[in-house]
Amino acid sequence: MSEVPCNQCPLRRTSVFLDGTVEDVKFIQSLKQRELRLRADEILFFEGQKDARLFTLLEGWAFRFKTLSNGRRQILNFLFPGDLVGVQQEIVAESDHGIATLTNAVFCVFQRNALWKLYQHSPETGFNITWLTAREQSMVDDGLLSVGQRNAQERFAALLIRLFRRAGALQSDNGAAGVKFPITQQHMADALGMSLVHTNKTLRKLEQLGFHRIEDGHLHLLNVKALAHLGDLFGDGRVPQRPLF
Amino acid sequence: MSEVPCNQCPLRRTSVFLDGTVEDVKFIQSLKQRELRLRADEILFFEGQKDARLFTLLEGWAFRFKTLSNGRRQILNFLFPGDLVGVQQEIVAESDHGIATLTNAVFCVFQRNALWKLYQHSPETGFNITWLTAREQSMVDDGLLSVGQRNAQERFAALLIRLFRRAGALQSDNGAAGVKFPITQQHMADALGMSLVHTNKTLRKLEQLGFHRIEDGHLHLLNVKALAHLGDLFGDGRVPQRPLF
DNA sequence: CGACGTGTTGATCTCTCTCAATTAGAGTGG
DNA sequence: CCACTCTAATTGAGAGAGATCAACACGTCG
Repeated sequence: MSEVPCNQCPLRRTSVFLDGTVEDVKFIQSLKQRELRLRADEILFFEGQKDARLFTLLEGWAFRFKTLSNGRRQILNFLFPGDLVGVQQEIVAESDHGIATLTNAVFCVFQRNALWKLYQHSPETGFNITWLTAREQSMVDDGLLSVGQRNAQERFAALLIRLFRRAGALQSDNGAAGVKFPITQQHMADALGMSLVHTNKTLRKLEQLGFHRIEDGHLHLLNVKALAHLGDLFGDGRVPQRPLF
Repeated sequence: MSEVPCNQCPLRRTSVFLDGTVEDVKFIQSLKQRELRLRADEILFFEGQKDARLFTLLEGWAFRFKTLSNGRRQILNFLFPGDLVGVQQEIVAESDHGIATLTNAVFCVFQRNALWKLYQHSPETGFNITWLTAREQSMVDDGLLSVGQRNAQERFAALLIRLFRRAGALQSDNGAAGVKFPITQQHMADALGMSLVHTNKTLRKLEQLGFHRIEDGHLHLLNVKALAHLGDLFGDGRVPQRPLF
């Protein structure tokens, strides 16, 4: 149960704080208040909660979500070790989304106003935080593209590949033997804006086509090329550059 | 055609850079390279473009979008005067979304690496940029909630209210006599992940119900309460606080 | 052993899409 | 001033992807 010193923080692996000096790390360490351990299916903070603060996810999987009053839930993005949690909350003082765990998880809890202190500490640190934020933004953008414009199969293709890549990046074998996959079909349904039943049927179909396999809590991609094609992850609809200035 | 000095920049009205000192503003001015004027329906930069830089939108409406190779387009968010454009691009060197105008628009073009220089200039500035970024994030989150979990009428209720509020905030009468609304049904369809035909029918229905009116390029909300209820914008599904620590 | 969570599958149902056609207004050229 | 064109809005009809409803299988756990 010993706490993780900041110089071993997974954040340092994901190219953020990567360039931090020893002194930087010491400073960050000084803002770290304690660790918070949650079990699977627990809530780190709710939507609308006012006292949420800044965290990093040290171990385990989690997700950001929003719900409607009729109970429907949208998963906004999945969170992996190294992800920063609660930047919005530190800024607006009230959260407009919640955070829940998928597995047992360890969060590093920063002291109040840590975000501001990090900015004050060095421009690099502030810039790195923005980097993480922009990355998160980009993933939500892609989620919106999926839910808005892709059909069921295409959504799964895009989701499976993204999750596989993110999870694989954290494993030493890079996912060669499959990646851990603690996500239920209900979670995928909530992330893709689909019903549970249709989620099941679509997933089944892709499995029959030999595109992937989910087994024993692990995800295997058996035909990445086909999945990438299905999810439109090559061309991406990008138009040739035409600089205007 | 004279250029706008930074101390009159609309960014200052939207509570960002609000607390900037005279010296801060001078510094920002020094990073401003020039202004770029586009007409309606032009592209500021494309998806995948590598040389995009940092802008602010000074005048007019615009939007962020992504497209699939089959041509389907998802509008990620609408942009209003004061919005920062291109933070992602400055960080990752390649854009994963495009920006297009809805009206004639004026962008303020910053010099290359402006973002980094802003961070270096002062922690406040960096923090303000993050504030804007978090706000943008929050809007995309909400868009994803809509497209994933709300039905057609609910999506429009949420969208119309959001656009009305944002546009109204920029008008002196706060939208009392309706707000300018340069958005076609196709744009709304692309923002909400719906077909053009169903967009038209749903909009028509809400108009018949007396909820709103779009006329002569202006949007009027005739029954904000009903719209807010329909869009679930009160309760928001927020669960009572339960601090875990 | 029964309760529960998760996955699976079949049978309807419906919301939304696609196809098709029409109207209205703005802009253009003769 | 009038055809011609183009874009945006509109409306009807049929089709379909995905939702909802209903069971059942299977493993875990108290």
